[in-house]
Amino acid sequence: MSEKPQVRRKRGERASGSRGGESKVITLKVVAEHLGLSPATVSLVLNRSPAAGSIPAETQERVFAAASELNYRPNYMARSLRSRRSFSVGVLVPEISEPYAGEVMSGIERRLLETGYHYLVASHRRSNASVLHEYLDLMRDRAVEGMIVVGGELHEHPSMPAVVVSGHVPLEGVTNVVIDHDRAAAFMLGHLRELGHERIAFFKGQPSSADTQDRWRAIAAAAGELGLTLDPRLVVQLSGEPTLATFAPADGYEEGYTFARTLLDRGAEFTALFSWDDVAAMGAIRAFLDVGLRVPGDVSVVGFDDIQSAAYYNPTLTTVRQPLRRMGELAVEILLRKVSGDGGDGAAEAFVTVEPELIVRGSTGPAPSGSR
Amino acid sequence: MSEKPQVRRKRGERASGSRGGESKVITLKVVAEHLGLSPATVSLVLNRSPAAGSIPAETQERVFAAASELNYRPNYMARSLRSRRSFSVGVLVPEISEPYAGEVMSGIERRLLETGYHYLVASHRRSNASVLHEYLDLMRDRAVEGMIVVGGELHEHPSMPAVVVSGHVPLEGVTNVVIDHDRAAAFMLGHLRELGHERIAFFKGQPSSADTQDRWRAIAAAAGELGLTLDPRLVVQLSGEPTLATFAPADGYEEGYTFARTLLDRGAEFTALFSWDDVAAMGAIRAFLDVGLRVPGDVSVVGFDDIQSAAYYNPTLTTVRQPLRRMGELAVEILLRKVSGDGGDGAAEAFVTVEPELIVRGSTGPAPSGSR
DNA sequence: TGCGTGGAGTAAATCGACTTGCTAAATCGT
DNA sequence: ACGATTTAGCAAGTCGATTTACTCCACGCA
Repeated sequence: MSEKPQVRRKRGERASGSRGGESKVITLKVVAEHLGLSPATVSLVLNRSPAAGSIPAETQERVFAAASELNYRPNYMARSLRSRRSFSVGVLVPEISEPYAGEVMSGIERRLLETGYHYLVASHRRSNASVLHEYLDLMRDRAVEGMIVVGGELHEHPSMPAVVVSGHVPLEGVTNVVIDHDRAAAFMLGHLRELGHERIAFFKGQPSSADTQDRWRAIAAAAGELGLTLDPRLVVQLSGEPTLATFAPADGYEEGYTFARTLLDRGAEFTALFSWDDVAAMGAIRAFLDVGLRVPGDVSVVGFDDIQSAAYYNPTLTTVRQPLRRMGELAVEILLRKVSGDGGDGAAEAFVTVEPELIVRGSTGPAPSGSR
Repeated sequence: MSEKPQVRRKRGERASGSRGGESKVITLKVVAEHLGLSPATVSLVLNRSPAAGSIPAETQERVFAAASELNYRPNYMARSLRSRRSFSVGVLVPEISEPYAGEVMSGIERRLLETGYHYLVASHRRSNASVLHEYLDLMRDRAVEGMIVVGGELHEHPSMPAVVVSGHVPLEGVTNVVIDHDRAAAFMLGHLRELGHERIAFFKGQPSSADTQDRWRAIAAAAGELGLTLDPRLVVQLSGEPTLATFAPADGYEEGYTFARTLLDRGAEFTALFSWDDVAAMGAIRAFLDVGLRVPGDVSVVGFDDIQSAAYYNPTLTTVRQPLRRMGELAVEILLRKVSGDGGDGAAEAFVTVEPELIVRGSTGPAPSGSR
């Protein structure tokens, strides 16, 4: 934390905008001349550099006073060019408008800004690995000090520190923040099992989503444990591609809707759906309701994530909560430790696991006794 | 557009990561030495500077080939320091995790990235004007070339080009992208009126939301036009502040929920609610359902924005569509014209208006004949 | 007297790319 | 054949801050 940008703005007065005087740009040199000191001295003092130890307190105060009075603001580019620090990181999310990404970014933002960092964002739209790495290059060209990749997978050692949220590939220098999928699957299948559900349908994640494989493995394992069989006819894989010829970005709700219809069309019976995420779950519920099924009367639906709207949907959505904001914060904390070379406390681990939570709400109920 | 960063990355090969050779950093000078030319010449050529006119095509090709071969990537800081261009803009949204912000940013991102720009984001959380201007300063310190402020209001002339989405204060150099609230209000009240609703409740926006005043004015006008009276007991103003002692950011769903209860508690009859936005509408519907009211059987509810989930909610949400993505794109287009000094086509206007659209779905129906 | 030591700063070299104003050689015009 | 262009390219200064390696002076003290 000793590394945040040094000269903080002082409140109350702003730039040259407030008063009319269209003064010149205030550079270090201007401040120095104003004080009759050299730029070097002023820089040393303002940065509280250890080398400023020999400068008397009185002089230091004069420097601070002048900087404040002239409203000196260090030139970001110059400072960064010299010191090779940009105080910014890059964030790659699947799609900025998705609730999932929004909540993770909310956590990221909070932690970053309070540390004096800023961030650049781009949506990778679940593209293939090469596009993802292209974005990485773009960000590196922008001199970011590190990357947070959300919901995508790195396949090549990145040229800077990186944290992957929901990533599963161990790469040197990369930490993955992951949820404990075994517990998540056990929670949810246990819950459905208790309610008497035997025939459970599944939405598998997009092939390019980093969580997909691990979650599916965990589901299969938990199902085995519980003596449930997975019927391939009851498993559909979301594509992540726009399903309609719209120019809108891939719409998770619509995908849920469409694939729920697919599921129904296949004709295999099921009494519950374990969706890939809350968004697809809502789309699916909409589809079930549209064909006259009751939720949870005829079909129970469970989501994943617990996005904000899950508690307000109708029916309220039973789901596995991922601490998304926390995961964002965690990603930042780990990344900044990597960046500052402070190896301690998770900064070097390949995986950091967070715990899911079972949130039982209104979209799950006892399995219907009749057939479906 | 002639101003986008010049040397584009070439695909197929990436940095030094692919092959083992941990080569030095490739600077202009290195490329120049490699070619036996001076850095000046290489710079001229790579930037397609007009001054490079005298350099023979053959040499130019050698330069490009070498840059590509060595995978030269210009140092962003150095370039920006010298040319005083950062190719980045700042974006200030109410809260990055809200669907409204997400959709606007999605439009912003698309347009910006395709132009070679990047952006920094921060959430102003509907704070007061001084906090907002503080964020502006922060971004300016980061050398952004312009600002897009979403759902907040500038009260002081910013020190750089700016576009305000849903802003209503005319300021020199600032363009506001606004929706035609008169049409929006007329659409929606007309729709409710046709369905026989006379007693309509309203959620007013947060006092700090830029749209609040204008929308309310339009609603009052449209109501007058239609011979509807606005009962103050049926108007509640959202606060934008966290309503519970949680550490979570302000939650619009919860606000809608809470204030719907407030409305019910007041005891004044109403058959329809015109919500401030879709999120609050969903919260309100949840509240109505929780106390046993049917939507739209007992109460019709209309939202505003048409966020993605509106079509998948249950009931599907009748709403006034704001072209949020388009507004984001528009904001970028205007801002970049301002930045490039090209005054044409809206870049200098104080207001640019977009049209709302009435989306009738399942949450509105005929007013009940009995009383409520 | 002469040497060392600490105090108070400073000069100047970066960081890497851009850009203005040249120069040296080749070619042209008459 | 000789000045006038054109061609091809370079040197060096900038952008603004950081940082290392000094300098200069006063004082202590042996």
